[in-house]
Amino acid sequence: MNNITYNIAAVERDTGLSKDVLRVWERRYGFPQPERDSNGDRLYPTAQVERLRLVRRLMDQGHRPGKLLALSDEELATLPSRHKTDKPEEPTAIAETELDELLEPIRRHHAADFMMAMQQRLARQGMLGFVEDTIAPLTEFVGKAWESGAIKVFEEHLYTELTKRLLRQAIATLPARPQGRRILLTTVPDERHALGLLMVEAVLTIEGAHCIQLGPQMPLIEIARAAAAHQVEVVALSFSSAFPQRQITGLLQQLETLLPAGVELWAGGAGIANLPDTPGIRFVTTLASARQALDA
Amino acid sequence: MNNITYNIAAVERDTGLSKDVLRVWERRYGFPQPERDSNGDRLYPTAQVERLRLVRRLMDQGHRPGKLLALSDEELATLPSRHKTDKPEEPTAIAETELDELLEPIRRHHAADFMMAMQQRLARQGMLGFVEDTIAPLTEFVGKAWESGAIKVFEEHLYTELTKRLLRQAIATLPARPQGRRILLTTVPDERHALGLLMVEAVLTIEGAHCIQLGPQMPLIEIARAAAAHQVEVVALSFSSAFPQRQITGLLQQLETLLPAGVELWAGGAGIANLPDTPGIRFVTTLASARQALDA
DNA sequence: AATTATGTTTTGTCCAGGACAATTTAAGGA
DNA sequence: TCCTTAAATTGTCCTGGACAAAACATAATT
Repeated sequence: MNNITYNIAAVERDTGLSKDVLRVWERRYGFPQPERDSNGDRLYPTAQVERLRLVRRLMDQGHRPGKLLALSDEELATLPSRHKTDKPEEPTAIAETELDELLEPIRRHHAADFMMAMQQRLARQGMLGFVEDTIAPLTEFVGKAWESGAIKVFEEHLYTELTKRLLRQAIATLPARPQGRRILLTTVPDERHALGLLMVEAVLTIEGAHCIQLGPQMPLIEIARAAAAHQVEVVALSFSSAFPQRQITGLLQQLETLLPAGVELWAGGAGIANLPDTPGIRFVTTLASARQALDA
Repeated sequence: MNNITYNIAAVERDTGLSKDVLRVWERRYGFPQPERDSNGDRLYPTAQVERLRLVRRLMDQGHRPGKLLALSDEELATLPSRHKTDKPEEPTAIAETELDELLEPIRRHHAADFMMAMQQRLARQGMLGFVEDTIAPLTEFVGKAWESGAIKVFEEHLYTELTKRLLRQAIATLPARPQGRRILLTTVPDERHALGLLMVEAVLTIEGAHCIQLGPQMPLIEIARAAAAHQVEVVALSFSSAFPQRQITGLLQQLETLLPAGVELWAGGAGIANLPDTPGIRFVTTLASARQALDA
């Protein structure tokens, strides 16, 4: 069960590291060092794939492959998380221990318990409070837990799936406001995370906006077409912290030129935390500021 | 607006043809024939990308690239669909004109009208009939319309988003069956389409199963871990028609070896239409057969 | 005629090793 | 300390070759 080997395509699929990267790392750093089959094709043992996964996670935290691949397994395991953004841990409305408790049912793989606890909080806090003070910090917490390996991939998937469900359910109870400000919600092609979109949709819908949710991964040209077809006043994009920051500004500028005149462009999510101001684009760093932006 | 060029990574993303394939076609067949930038990197004009998309669609219908790429644009456009599966176009419970009518609000970009019409059908047909006789054929119809260019990308996104919402809403009304057969639902990493999963979830939940929906894009090893953690009896994967068929069998066999003993593996969706039988794996070609599989 | 066996062509994927631009780090100077 | 400049790092793309699996065509057998 454990001496399975992966071909290079399977490793690419499971680690997210491209074939080119896998080959060039082998050439440069000597790792991974797969076996070969009779045809000379690479065969990666499970252990090496696991290590690649770990390396990948550490790189998302700001480490660099050249250093990581020179370390031993033990050193890798005890490596401190290294976030360059030295923002001073803004005070959250909810304690870490409480977040951890909320996540407990997920770790026990008990969906129903999780849903129940969350629904209670929703009833107690009201939708706005629930989204801003529970779901937002909890999602961030899950992200950190994933980076540090405290939570498994499939557990994170379960959390995302259940939370989406909660949000969709909650949004469905809100009255339709066809005459509210029309806002298009989506993400760019390489941004898969849709949870942020749903949070924004919830908050803005509460505030009386009319949201058109297109889900994630829209080609830029299609975003522009959709904006025209739906006659929206605002296009709002979400970027997760996993999205490569350096691409964001360029993408937004390109989209800005494609959009019909008069359409505002908003960008939000953890990925835009510290980007330089750009003319014509509004950075919406928190859910609260999204509400403010709506008034302007 | 039309003289945009794509680099090879963008073309891979937009057409689903790998970089290797794009390069080897150029070498062998002389198409595509992209321009080059100052660095010698390929730059594909929009027209060539469009043609690649068309070729891709025709290949999904059973044509072969060597023939297709030798044809002129006109010949390509008038090529008959060539399905090797000589199944006689199974009679659908719903006429194409009716499907087309249902899609009309989407083309007018009017979400509310679409939702209303669909909710009426749901009430009339009951959930099972709705899923099997409306959503399933309609989704297939949208897929075809998208392939033939009759519907725009953002319209397809809107359809998907709204239909997901309908299904989630409908599933939420079903009673929980914690003691039913436990079934894990997900897709492999390169398979983004989650609509099929929701359809299966609806049908199986109606039949009394306890579904654990993990959403799309799970690494194989994580699927196996999730199956163990959630103690499921069945792992069900969905493959859309866009997924490269040749990879599917290998993927399933690999997953089969990873799964805990005694866990069944089901595969469904349009992508598995005509695959050879594989020991240990159950191909579920229709929603109705999924219900049957549940009894076995 | 239908089926099976065998040879041929087509096609996707992988390989090696080189190159370059974009980014990050290090070094130097004001 | 801050800014500028040089060096190192790293991901992506390139060419052209190779091979196995699949699809197809052809011949042989039942």
